[in-house]
Order: sequence, then structure tokens, then C-alpha cells
Amino acid sequence: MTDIVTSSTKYSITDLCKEFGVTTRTARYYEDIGLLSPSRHGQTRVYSAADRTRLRLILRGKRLGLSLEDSRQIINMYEPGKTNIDQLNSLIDAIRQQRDKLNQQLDDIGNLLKDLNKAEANCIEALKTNGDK
Amino acid sequence: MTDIVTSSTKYSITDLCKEFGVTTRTARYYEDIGLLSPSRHGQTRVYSAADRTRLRLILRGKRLGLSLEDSRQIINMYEPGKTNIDQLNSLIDAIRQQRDKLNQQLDDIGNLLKDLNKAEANCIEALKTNGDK
DNA sequence: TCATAACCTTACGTTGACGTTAACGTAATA
DNA sequence: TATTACGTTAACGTCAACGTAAGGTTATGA
Repeated sequence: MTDIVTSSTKYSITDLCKEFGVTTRTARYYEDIGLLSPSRHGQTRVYSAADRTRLRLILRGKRLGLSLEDSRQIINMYEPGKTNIDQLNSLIDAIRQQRDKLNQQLDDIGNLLKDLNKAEANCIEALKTNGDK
Repeated sequence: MTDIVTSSTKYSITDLCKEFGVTTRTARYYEDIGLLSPSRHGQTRVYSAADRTRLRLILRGKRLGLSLEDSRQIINMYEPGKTNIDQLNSLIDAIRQQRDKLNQQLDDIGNLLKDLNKAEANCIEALKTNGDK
């Protein structure tokens, strides 16, 4: 894409998707449900650095097992736009809930890693015991 | 359940499910796809301590965003039953892949926690600035 | 100029992980 | 004895998160 006028790092849909290893269908779907809103040059989508960041956050969420709605919430936490006091308080609640969940995950991961270490040790042991067969 | 003969901690389906906060439908579904295989007393399912453990592992997996198939794999890692050397090696590979994924998750969680801290700080700041409205 | 690549929209299909309903059996209890 | 509680199978429904055509437009390099 020869970029003539405004070159503040724009991405085509395929470039962006290749970078993150997702299909264009995925990017369009995220747009459908309002998770991304790239600008347009005519009909074709033009993704900004901010769009790229949002996608990165969404995919990070997916790696953690979050739903797209979860990710939407979390992303919205970054810009407390409408500064109503009640909303701020419930936002803080939501943030703390997320943090609790993440701490639970940390715990789970620790345990699962332990289990995997044991399993691996068992395997290696079994390999030693099998010069035969 | 009056347990007469063999009392090595058995569970009814509702007891087990209540303990873990899932529906009976879930337990039956896990059986359908071969993730659980409780014994039977007549027609009714009887869950052992081992079944309970498997369920616990499955749910831990879910908290980490694993699919049921992922959990199946991981659980199978705990008993390298058929001790073929090739199988053992590919099992070790799988274990290491899982570990890589978990380390990625650790990283992601760390970053997300940082983000949440910032977001919370912003909120609290915004609350201070709003004695008005 | 012309084919091919890259973009688009629309819309139906699929998969995983259950929810839900129907229709029924069994066992204790008032 | 009748109701209540708990168990069963079978089968259709649902929701999220895309996959997968089909058919059409635009951009670009040979």
C-alpha cells in the first residue's frame, strides 16, 4: 500500500491479521460486534496503531481464556469516559473482580506446572527403564 | 446415601456437582465425551475419589481457558499407560508445549494486572477530582 | 489492457459446551 | 398411599466465535 499523505503507521487488514496470526474473518467479526472500528479508505478498512493495540489486547484476553465480552469490558476500563461517580465505583469493583480471577489463575498455573513437571519426570523415568522392548 | 458395604468415599451426582458448582448436565456431558466414567449402582452413577479428582482437574483447566480436549490430554499425561518409547517422547513434547503456553499465560497475567492497577489508579484519581457534579 | 490479487458484503454452516424439556423409574417419608 | 426428591435417557435448542462459500468491486503489476 503506497501511502501518500498521512503515514502514521496504517495497516491493511491482511497485514494486521498476518502479524497476529488470525484470519481476516476474525478482524471483520470483531468489527461486527464493535470491538474494532477501523477507518475506511473508500470501502477498504484502514487500521491505525490504536486499532492494532486493541486487537493485541483482545488476543491477550483470548490466551487467558476470556470471552470477547470480557475483553471488551477490560478495554473499556482503560478509558473511563463518562465520569459518573457510580459508574466509577462499579468500574473499580469490576477491576477488583478481574484481579481476583487473575490471582486464581496464577494459582492454577502454578499447580498445573508442578503437575507437568511430575509428569515429565515420570516419562523420563519410564524412558530410562525401557532400554528393552 | 446410607453406605453399607464399601465406604471408600463415594459421591452421588448431585453431591459432587454441588461441591464444584456445576450442573448434573455438565457431569453427564463429561461422561458422554469420555472425560468421566463413574461406576454404576443399577442405573445411577456412583463417583469415586478418582472421578472427583478428574473433575477437579477439568475445572481447573476451564479456569485457565483450556478446552475439554486440552484437559483430556493433560489428564492423560498423568498416567503414561502404554509405554511405547515414541509415545513417551511425543508425550514429553506435549508437556513442554503446555508449559510454554502456561509461561505465556503467566506473562499475560502479569501485564494485565499492571494494566488493571493503572486503570484502578485512574478511577480513584477521577473520583477525587469529582467532589462536584 | 488485462489478469490476478486483495478487498468487500451477505448469508448460511459449524463446533464446543452445555441448557432445557419431556417422559419416565425408584425410594423414602408424611 | 400419594407426594416429594432424586435419579435416568433421549433429543432438540442455544450461544459464542468464527469458517466457508458465493458473488461483486477495486488496485496493480506484467
